[in-house]
This record gives sequence, C-alpha cells and structure tokens, in this order.
Amino acid sequence: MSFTPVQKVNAYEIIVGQIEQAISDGTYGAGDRLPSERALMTDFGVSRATVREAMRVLQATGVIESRPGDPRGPVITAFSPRVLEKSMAKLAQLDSVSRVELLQFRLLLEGHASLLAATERTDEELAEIARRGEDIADLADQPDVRFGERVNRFHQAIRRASHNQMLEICGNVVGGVMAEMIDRRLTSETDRSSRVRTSARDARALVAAIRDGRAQEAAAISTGNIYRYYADDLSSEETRRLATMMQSYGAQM
Amino acid sequence: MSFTPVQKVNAYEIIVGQIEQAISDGTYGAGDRLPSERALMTDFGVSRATVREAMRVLQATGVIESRPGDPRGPVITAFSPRVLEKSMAKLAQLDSVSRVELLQFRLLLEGHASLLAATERTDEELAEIARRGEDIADLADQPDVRFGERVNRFHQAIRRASHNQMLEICGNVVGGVMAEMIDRRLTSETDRSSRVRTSARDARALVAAIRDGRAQEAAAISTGNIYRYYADDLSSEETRRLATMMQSYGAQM
DNA sequence: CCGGGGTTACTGGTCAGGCCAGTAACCGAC
DNA sequence: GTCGGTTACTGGCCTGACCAGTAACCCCGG
Repeated sequence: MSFTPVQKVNAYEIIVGQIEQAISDGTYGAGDRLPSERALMTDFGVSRATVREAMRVLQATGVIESRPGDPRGPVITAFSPRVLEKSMAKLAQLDSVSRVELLQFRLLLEGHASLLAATERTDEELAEIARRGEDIADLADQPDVRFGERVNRFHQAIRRASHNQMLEICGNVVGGVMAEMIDRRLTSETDRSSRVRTSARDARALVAAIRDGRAQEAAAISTGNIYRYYADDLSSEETRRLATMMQSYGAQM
Repeated sequence: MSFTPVQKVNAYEIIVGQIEQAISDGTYGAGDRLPSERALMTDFGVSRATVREAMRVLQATGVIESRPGDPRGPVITAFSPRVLEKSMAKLAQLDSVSRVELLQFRLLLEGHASLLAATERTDEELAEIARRGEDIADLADQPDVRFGERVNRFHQAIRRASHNQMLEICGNVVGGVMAEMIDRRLTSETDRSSRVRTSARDARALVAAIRDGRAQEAAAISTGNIYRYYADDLSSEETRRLATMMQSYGAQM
C-alpha cells in the first residue's frame, strides 16, 4: 500500500477546476457566459474574494474574459495562443537556452513551414506571401521601418500557408523573439542596406519555389537564408551543431 | 496624428507588470523572495485583495510560488515548462487542430530530435536511450503497464540527447498528449502484443542508428516508425498531407 | 556548552460588507 | 418608431477581520 502525499487544494483552485471541467465536457462552450461573480459565490458557497481569485486565474490562463459593467457576465473565450506564446517566449529568452538551440529550432520550424507551404498553400496565401516578400525590398526606401519585423511578417505568411497551427504558433513565437533580437542589434546603416538587398533576393527565390511546388527546394532555400544571416557570428562549435540539420534540408551553408 | 484606443489597465495588472519587469531586469532572480502580501500592499498603495489577485496571476503564470505561513514570503521560481505544457496541451486538444497537424508536428520534432541525437549524444545518454528501448520489449510480460507512456519515455531520452531544450520541451508536450491518446484507445490485448513486438524491433534499429552516428537514417527510422503506427487510421487526404514531410526525411511510408 | 520544546510574530487563505464607475437593457416621452 | 434617460445590474477595489499554519527565537533542562 502506497501513501500519496497530502496536497491541500485552495478553494479558488477547486472553482477553477470545476469551471475548466465544465468547459472540457461541453457544459460551457466558447462564447457562452459564466454567471456573475455574485452568483458564483452563492453557487460555490464562497466569498467574492475567492471567486475573484479564481476568475483571475482563468483570465490569466486565457479561459475567460471579463469586462466591468457587462450584465451578461464573463465570456468563455475560444482558445487564444496568447498564453502559449507568452510562456514560450519566456522559454526562448531563458539564459539556459543558447543561441544555437534557438537557431536550430527556428531552422526546423521555418524549413518545414516552407516545405508544407509549397504543397498546401492556396492561391490567396501564395499572393500574400509574394506581397510580403516584395515588402522587404521596399525597406530600402524606409530607413525607419524595423527590418527584423518586416522579414518576420514574410515568414509568418509562409507559416500560415503550411496549414499547421502548431507549426504556425511556435514559429510565430520563435520568429518574433529572434526578430526582436535582430532589430535590437541592427544599427549600422550600410549593414542594413546590404542585408535588405540580399533578403529581398532570397525572398523572391523562396516565393518562386513555393509557387512551383518545389517543396524540398523551398525548405533548403528557407533554411539556407536564415543560416547565412547568422553565419558570421557563429563559432566553429556552433557551426558544427548546425551542420547536420542543414544537410538534412539539403541547404547550403 | 493617430489616436490609440483607450485601454484601462487594472490595478493588479500594474502590479503584475512591475514585478515581471523587476524579474526580467534582474532586480529579482530565481529563488529570491518577494515581500509579503501585507508589505506589498503598502508598497503599491493598494488593498490586500488587489495584491492577492496579482499574486494569483503570477502564480498561474508560473512566476512565483507561495505557501501559507512561510515568513520569508513568496519565492520566485526558476522557469518551469509546466505552464507551457499546459497551454500547449490545450492547443493540441483543441478541435481546430486536426490529427494530421498534430502528427505532422510530432514527426517534425521526433525526426530532428533523432537527427541531432545521433551526432550530439553523450555515451551516458546513448546508454539511457538503449535502456529505455529495451524497456519496450519488456512490455510483453507486463500487461498492466501503459504502452504509449513507455514508448514515450524512450523518445523522451532521445529528445534529451538532442541537446536542444526547445525541441525537448515541445516534444515532451506533444509526445505526452499523443501517448495519452494511444493509451486511451489501446484496449485490444492481441493488438497490443503485436504492437509491442514491432515497436521493440523499431526501437533497436533506431538505437543502432543513433549509436553509429547515422543521423539521416535515425531521422528516417524514427519518423517512419511513428508514421506506420498511425498509418492504418489515416484517410487518403491525411496521407497526402504527410507525404512531403516523410519524403523530406527519406522515410518509408 | 548544547539540544529540544514551547512561544511568538509573522505568513497566506478566506470571509463579510461596502462603495464606485461602468454597462446595457428597458421604458417612457417625443 | 426613435431617442433619451432611468435602473438594475456588472466587475474593480477597499476596509477590517479571523483562522491555521510556519519558522525563527528563546529559554530551560541536561
């Protein structure tokens, strides 16, 4: 006979649990309204402070949204990736996660996003990708627009065309974090204009590969582009850790 | 001149923001103690209820932990993937995320985990991988041990050997979700024993490839195994959506 | 000198009751 | 009918209080 460690559960946790349960078993669905705080406190037999703490947790977890004054009560929200993005961004910014790891992960995501986009994209999505690709070239005349963000928007369109939400969301997070890193570092003006030129050219090649359904090539171009962007800053050990991955995509280092 | 929409910020949100800021700029580090709720309420000039709501949010986000009676106050926790796992699991269980998407994402993660493990693993990690691979074969004599979980542990060891934390954590989440799906569905006893046999054999092949540093092969074996496990249940459309990916790993469908 | 048990000053968890600003439905006047 | 105000709610926040825990402290017996 084994004992299980005692773990007392706070009152508000029970409320959170019950409401999450009610949502997961279909009692409540997205768009439905929860009773008001005052109603919940009689339902659960607790004080309003306790109900409110439960509401805060549900709100922070992205389960509900509430607005003062609305007589209809808090609304159950469809899942929003906001929470996921935040906690993933926290992971990415963790000191223990090295540059190489982040870059590896990014190559992996962008590579497969391009791969899938080449076969799954609709015509509208292709047009959107092409448009954002051309937006990169326009950066030459817009010195105040952030470079990393603009390029990330291009990749974002590709990720969306992959028709894989997990890939899309994770890619958005990692891409966002790294775009910010770029914009923080990119100060030199001449450096910028040269990067704009090569990025615009690379983007066109990638768009063409996706347009023609050349999936493997798209992945190779995509990962190759990203790799070359960071190549100068990498140590030989870091380069080694990327070699196998790049090879698997058939990309040039 | 453009107007920005008014968005009032709740008092507790300001507290959350300030504390998160203090952590991200190094004022507080993991293991440090926050002042007590009563101290914070004078610091921020709000009531305890408001402080407590802020604490609840920070706790739900995995930033702090607190327990009653401890005179040292709430402790700032080192990052734990718990929150990430929960929100990712919620995403994975979402109806809008299809089986194919989940499977695509899993193939992507496990494929590259195997790829990297083949070149990056230490001898200890290889031993651990091999051990857990053999554990799968032992399942034949242990009808009450959950199959999906055991196999997932094997993959978990591989993910760890990839030396990429992002890959490891995301893989753990997706792997965990899918292992649970397997264990819920796997009821037939004869089905189980045949699956145990093939999985054990597949695992040995994968271990050998990782041992010998045959990275591409390891990725192909790994993704091939996973694919074949689900192949019977897939529609032709789902199969098509996986084809490009499988091809990119050089895996057999 | 040292160890152990009780005291004490805190901690977080919860409750009750109250005020305020805001929302949206309702309803009557035009 | 439409438009304006009224009204009955909502959530946000506050005050003040009690309880069960925790851990440091201190004192007493060895």
